[in-house]
Amino acid sequence: MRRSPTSLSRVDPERETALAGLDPLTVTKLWDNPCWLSFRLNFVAFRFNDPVYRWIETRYGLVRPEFVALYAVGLREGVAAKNIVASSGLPKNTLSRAVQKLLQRRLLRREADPTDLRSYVLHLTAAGREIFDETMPPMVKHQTAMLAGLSDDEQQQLCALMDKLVIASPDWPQEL
Amino acid sequence: MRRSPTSLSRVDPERETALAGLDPLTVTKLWDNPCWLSFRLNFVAFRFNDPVYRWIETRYGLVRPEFVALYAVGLREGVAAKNIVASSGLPKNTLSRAVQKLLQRRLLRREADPTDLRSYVLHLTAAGREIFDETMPPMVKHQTAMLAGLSDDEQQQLCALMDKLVIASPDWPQEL
DNA sequence: AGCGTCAAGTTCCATTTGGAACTAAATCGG
DNA sequence: CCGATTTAGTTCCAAATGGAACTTGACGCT
Repeated sequence: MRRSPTSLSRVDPERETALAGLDPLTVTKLWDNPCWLSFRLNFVAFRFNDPVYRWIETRYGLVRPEFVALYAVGLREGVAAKNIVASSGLPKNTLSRAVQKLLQRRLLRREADPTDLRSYVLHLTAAGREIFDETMPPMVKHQTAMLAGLSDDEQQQLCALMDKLVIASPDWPQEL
Repeated sequence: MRRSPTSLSRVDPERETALAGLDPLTVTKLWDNPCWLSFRLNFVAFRFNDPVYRWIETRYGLVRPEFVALYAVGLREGVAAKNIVASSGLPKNTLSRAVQKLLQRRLLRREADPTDLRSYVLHLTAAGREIFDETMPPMVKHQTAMLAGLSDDEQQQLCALMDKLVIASPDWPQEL
């Protein structure tokens, strides 16, 4: 109940070096923590998100919810704000503001959804598409760098395992 | 460059059902997104964090940074605020406030660090330990539920792969 | 059709957040 | 061992956040 499954594996030299470079509490959270899954997920996700969002903000002046919205529309033209809310976990007023800002900056364009007059269909403008196209390669590059320590085979495995988790997710409890 | 590695695998019935239960944009982000890793990590992490923090807040009146601090001290007595900052990515003033609140509520106790007079060594009080001990089992239970879709073998694999990622993390770029 | 409930998006406002400046202590360099 | 730089933690305050109420439209149900 105390340690994570890998904490008992042989102590190899690589791990020793890694441990030395990390804060002792981080080491505890990663390898001596019953909730190893959540902490490792958060840790790796943070190491992806943090540089990306800092770069996007300084380079394009887009704060996190704004970029979330832009990226979402870039991936799937014609989504509505409600979809971005559902897929991001951000509150809907935060996203409403983000969309307003993007409309003001002419990075997004929206039109009434003829099938539901409460809703709007969102599209990237040429300027928005330009940012999307520019930001994607560095993000993919960063992802590649993060995965570089894994063999191709292991990368496939990780992808498949995360896939399986995600597919199982509708069965997980929403409340604790 | 457009799709994630698993997006092309055979479409099995389980996936079909999962896709039906998710917002279409979420499906795109998960399976038709060059940055599949980050989105899946964030997605799974969110599905862990969100119920946990909501429960902790309603049950114990502890907001997220407060519980982060309490949990950290519970895992490793005698840490300092700087360690919690380094291991959580939260800004240090937010953590300073969280610690103040926990001191006020007598869930944490602190004493000057004799080796560094700027720093304080943190400990759980009996009341703090009680919360830590009460919250751990439901969190582990939730983790178990989330992993239930994976075989024991697959759980080991996932643990090992995340382990490998974390160990490689010092080599990742801090800036994009 | 008419009424009650629900949903999309916005607005309001109290609370939280986090960058930057600050204090006090440690550490480094000569 | 003295000044210059760094670090732990706190304080200040402008800005972001997010719950709740609101507006307008959709969707039951009878």
